[in-house]
Amino acid sequence: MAKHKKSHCAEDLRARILTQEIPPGTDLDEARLAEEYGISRTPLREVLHRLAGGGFVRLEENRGAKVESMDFGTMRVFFQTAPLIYCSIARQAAENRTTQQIADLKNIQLGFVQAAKSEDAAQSGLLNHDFHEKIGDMAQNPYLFAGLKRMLVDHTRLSQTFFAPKSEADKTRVGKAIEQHDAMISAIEAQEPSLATDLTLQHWDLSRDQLEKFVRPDPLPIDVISMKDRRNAL
Amino acid sequence: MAKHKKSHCAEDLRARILTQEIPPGTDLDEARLAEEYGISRTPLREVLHRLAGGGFVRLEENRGAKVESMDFGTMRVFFQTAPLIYCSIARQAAENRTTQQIADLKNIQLGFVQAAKSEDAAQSGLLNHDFHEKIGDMAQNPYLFAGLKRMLVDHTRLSQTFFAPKSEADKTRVGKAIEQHDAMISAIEAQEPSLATDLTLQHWDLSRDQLEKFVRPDPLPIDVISMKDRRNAL
DNA sequence: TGTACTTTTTTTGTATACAAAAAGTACAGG
DNA sequence: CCTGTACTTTTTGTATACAAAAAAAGTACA
Repeated sequence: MAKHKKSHCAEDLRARILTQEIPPGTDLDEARLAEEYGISRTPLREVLHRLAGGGFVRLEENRGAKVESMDFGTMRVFFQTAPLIYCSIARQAAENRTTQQIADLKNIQLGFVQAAKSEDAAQSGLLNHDFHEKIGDMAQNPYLFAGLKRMLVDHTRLSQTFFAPKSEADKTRVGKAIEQHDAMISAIEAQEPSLATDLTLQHWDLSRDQLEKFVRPDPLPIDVISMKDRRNAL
Repeated sequence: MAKHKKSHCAEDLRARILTQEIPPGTDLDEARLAEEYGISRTPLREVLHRLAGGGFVRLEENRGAKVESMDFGTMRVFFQTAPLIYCSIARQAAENRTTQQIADLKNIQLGFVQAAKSEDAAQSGLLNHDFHEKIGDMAQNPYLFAGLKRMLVDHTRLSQTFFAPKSEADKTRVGKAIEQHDAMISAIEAQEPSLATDLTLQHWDLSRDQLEKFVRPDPLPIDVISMKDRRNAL
């Protein structure tokens, strides 16, 4: 029972960080969290150490744990490195996947589609995360997997807006992401590495465009007065 | 003081694992280690969690920490992935290094040369590790850095034989590794990414040849009797 | 001798109390 | 009103005691 509470605590904190319910940079108070999850500080601290190992939080001597922040420097590196890691992983996933893993992946995709359709942004993000982590698992490459997991921490947090569609165009994009996932599953199941990497690259392009649009949105109209005049004219 | 003992414990365990003084698969007894390092089990467990995060040990529920083992599957993946990670890191290190980091790197190399010359295998291995980890630090890429660190855990353990030269040819190889390090420092300092990757690839080739020779050594003579006859004939 | 079961011992996991460090606050002096 | 300093409060780090689980040892029986 106590074991249960501890792993629940770990999973819940992970989810809250990935969905940005706990935003980057937040100080985590041990006593408060321990009480919140009904465990004592000792196991809670171990959870924090585990989360630190996964790149979710940063531990600082005598001043506790902070949720890992995302500065512009890491953003740049993120866009630089993502294609390399995602594609390398996809290739090896196609080569090394087991049938059990394919079944797991399809299952995750099922949940993902459902969450996306009901526009549950948090759940969509988390299941999208699980989807890509599962592909990482398939690759059976602990070195790239370590990098992928770090990458997903940032990617999932960045793409929280992606799964909260506002326009029809947004919904189309989510639909496209779902289709791409399906295609990736097929390629990996059929053990076609080059197809898997191609599809992964396309999937990345979609995500990247969306992220860039968020980081650098359409500029506000410069000539405000003329805009106002035009509106009055209507 | 207590803080000191804890970080010493972490560093010492790390070193003992990397030098294979504690071999892969070893069970780590909390009570024994805690006493050995003069700290209580609580901080020792946190050290173990940190080591687990770095891929040094594996924690299993209710049965403590084991030193991470290296099976043939991961060996294969290691040889597959090393060029990609090392080269990507080297390129970005050449692009992003600071002068302070160059100074640190030269310092590490100084110690490395000294350890290698005095044929201190353990120290050579550890400083070689630090050398490559420092280059990883320079790359300022947390995603690749995570993978690199995992890779180095295995690489350092595998190459323990490398720095314990037995023949003259072995010593030549260590000398070559030293020269390659120097060349890599120059390339990174001069911010020449493509040169840095080239040199890194050469350095990897040297290491790989040595590792393969260890994994698949020269076969024993098949015709033992004729060998014996020949020796008697002398 | 081997095997299933019970008891004992060892080892890991958790809670709590206390020590140490950081953060916050009040106040004196310029 | 600002600034530095002593004091208080809060938060983190460590040791220890106890609970729970696993491993080991012993025991009965086929």
